[in-house]
Amino acid sequence: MSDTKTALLDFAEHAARARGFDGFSYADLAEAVGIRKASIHYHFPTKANLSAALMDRYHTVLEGECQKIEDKYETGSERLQALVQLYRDALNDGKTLCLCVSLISSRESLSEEVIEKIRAFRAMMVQRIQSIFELGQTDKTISGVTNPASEARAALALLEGAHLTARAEENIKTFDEAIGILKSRC
Amino acid sequence: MSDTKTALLDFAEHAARARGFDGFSYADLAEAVGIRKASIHYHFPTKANLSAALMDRYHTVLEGECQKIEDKYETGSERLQALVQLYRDALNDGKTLCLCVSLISSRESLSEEVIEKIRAFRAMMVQRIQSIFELGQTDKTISGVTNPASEARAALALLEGAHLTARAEENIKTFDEAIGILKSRC
DNA sequence: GTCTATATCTTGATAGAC
DNA sequence: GTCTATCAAGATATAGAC
Repeated sequence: MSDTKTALLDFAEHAARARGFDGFSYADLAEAVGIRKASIHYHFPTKANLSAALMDRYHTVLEGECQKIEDKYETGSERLQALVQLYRDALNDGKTLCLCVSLISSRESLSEEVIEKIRAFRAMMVQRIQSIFELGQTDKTISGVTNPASEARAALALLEGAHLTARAEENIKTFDEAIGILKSRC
Repeated sequence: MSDTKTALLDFAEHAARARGFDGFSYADLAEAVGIRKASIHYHFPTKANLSAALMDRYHTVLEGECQKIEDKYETGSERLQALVQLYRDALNDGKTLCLCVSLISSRESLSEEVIEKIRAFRAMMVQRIQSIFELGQTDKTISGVTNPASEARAALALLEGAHLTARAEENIKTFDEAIGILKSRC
């Protein structure tokens, strides 16, 4: 992939996560990357196309990060804490949301293709988190686990909701406060 | 307040919750309410002004709903379940988010005044939820409460995150799944 | 691959008549 | 209070030269 295309994706992801899908334009992208806005259409013919590429890359990167966590840590507790840290880092001190959270709010502006990619991303994350809770239940490093599947869905909702909280206040401390209930079980 | 103004607020709230703050325009409002878009400026000179009015009304209405719950139910458990139901109803089968969730994602498009109103709304809700957990701890109808303040922040994050989940899938069942972890303690 | 130039549409907002 | 008419700015997207 060309440098320009990567730069476009990098800035578009940041902009989408900071301002929402309807909150950035090709003009913003052009200025940030240093080319004319017409040139962007060479790389991404439409904005729907761009958003699909964003979700594809986000899915791949996050799945890779989850894999890294599994490779690095042995216990359920350690993996859960690493996952929380992953989301915490993604916040950028309360300035950016998770891409899929940011896109969902603009749901009606999105193509059906992108909505499907958001669904797929969330399903992947729930599956990964569920396996962490299953491990934590088996190795007894996470307390009070009765239903790993519903724990996983609740954990993802909590992480995303805590993102919103921190974004509202633009203060990462509120993320930690909301997530404390999860960490206290590790 | 005039009928027209109420109709404008009604549709604007629905639109903001369904499509985000950047996802609806004065033209949409005009068509929905049946007046010309220039006429809207008589009621709300600017969109920032309109969004402030939306948050004011939302704050008042939700605070009233919380009060109704306190008046109607005696135990912490009942009040918590009623609150969950309140958020569940607000979802409209996965078609609309909580207003403040929807606005936060478009944070950079908002006036500082509205951001402050969002903060105030959230603080009010956290306070209300905290008092529910305090009661549930005292009357022993909610299990496992150790820190009502952090429980409250986690619960609000979970409710908002569960909203996003259901919105992503446009399926209220995913709300119930994510929130199950909370209801199981009642 | 990137450019200039342009098309077409939509945006929030204002002026002034009624 | 609502209207018509208009504005300037911004949006996505395309055509065609280099």
